[in-house]
Amino acid sequence: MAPRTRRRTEALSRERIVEAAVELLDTSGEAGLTFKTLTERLATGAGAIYWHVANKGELLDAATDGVIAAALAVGSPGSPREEIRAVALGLFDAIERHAWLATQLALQLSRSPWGSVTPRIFESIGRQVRALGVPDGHLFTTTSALVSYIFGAAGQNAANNAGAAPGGDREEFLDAVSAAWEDLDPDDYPFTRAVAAEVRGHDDREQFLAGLDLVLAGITAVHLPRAG
Amino acid sequence: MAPRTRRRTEALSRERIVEAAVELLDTSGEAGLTFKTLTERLATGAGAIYWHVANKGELLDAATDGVIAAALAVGSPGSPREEIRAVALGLFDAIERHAWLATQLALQLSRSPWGSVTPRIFESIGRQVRALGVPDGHLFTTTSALVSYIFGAAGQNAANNAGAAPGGDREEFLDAVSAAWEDLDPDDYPFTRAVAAEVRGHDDREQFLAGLDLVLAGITAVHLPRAG
DNA sequence: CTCCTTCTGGAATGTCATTCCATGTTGGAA
DNA sequence: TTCCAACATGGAATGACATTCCAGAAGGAG
Repeated sequence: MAPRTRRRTEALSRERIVEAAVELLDTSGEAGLTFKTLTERLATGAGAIYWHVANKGELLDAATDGVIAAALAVGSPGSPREEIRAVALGLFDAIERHAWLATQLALQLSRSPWGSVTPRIFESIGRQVRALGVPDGHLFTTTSALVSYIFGAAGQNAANNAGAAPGGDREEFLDAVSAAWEDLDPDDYPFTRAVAAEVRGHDDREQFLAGLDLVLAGITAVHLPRAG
Repeated sequence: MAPRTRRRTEALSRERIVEAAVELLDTSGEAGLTFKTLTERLATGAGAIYWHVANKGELLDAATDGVIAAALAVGSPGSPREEIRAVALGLFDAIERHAWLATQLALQLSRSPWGSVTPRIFESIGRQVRALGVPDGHLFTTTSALVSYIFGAAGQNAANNAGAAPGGDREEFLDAVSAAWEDLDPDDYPFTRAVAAEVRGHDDREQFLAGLDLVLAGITAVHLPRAG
């Protein structure tokens, strides 16, 4: 039901604010979101925004939560293993699409871990872990391990994107990292130097999934010795 | 050799600045470190600090790097598996001792992943992965997976500490989390609700190691089918 | 029309990081 | 010993922010 008298601009609302915040974050990075840019974008004043949102932190949380919720809303019918991969990839891709997510997720995890984001992901993964057949007493620990891996890997990945995006393409970036590793002190970093070549041309997505499979293999080996 | 003419106070130096920064961070948290508190602590002016340190980010990086380096400097003689556990626990404990580390590590990883911290950890873990017998083509991927898990878990853990420290003791905090989970919507969060009880009284350290063993079991299963 | 709640815009405030600059300090060259 | 240039220092000025305050529209109920 539209108001009888038209407003100059569309009415402000929490949704519109969060939406604008996400757009600013996507286009200009974390530094691009300030109350100044936000008021300009929304053609309003700071006070108006504060009427709908408590503070910047809450705004960031809401943006993060919204994007994550959308990423997890991928209903895929399949085996538990496939669903876990789907959830993990959903997160992975979301971070790739919204570079700021990595930092934000990390911050949110290391500040208020039991906010709305963690339970969401925990639930998605946990259901599948149970479906996998992991016994009751180990559900919490097993799911936590899986979620830890996913966050750790996703976070590390976001870093790659951040580094690659600015300058040239991905190839260049990986070459630079590889070269930097090869230049490390041979006495202090023999291993890192040795694997420097493997960095070049690796696919983040594949590597992420390979690691996930590793953890899943561990779960199978430890908790499901007979089934597969 | 002391200078002939005594200074009013001990000479400023990058080390002394970083040291003071770590102390401020440890005692007053991330918000406690400002150039104001730092200049007061060191009885100097902002300009003097900027002579030794480019900016606050570099200061944070140096603080993080220093603490991590110390944490990794635990030479333990043992099997690769034991050494990996030692390294992981070293990080885990460092984060427990310095609550700000979690956020800082997360930020550093998601911003400049190939700074000095990552290679350090990567190297420590990687050597042991190789010693474990993982074949050459898989060293990079396998080590990355392990490191991802460690970071993810350590980060999540730091959150727990942050939550527990302020108010009452750990028991209370876990009870609160457990209760919050039990209050979630039964339709949206059946799994999380179901494992809420497992949260109460669990030991972070044990859980961290259990997850690590899970990943190690996966590595063994996938890459070392015959050996143990 | 009028009162009250809900919202709005923008000015004012306070906290930071960072920059600038006038001034010490030092160690070596002359 | 004297003097200079590079090295260091402290603190005042600046500018970017988040956040708070407040004067007042807008819109509906009576």
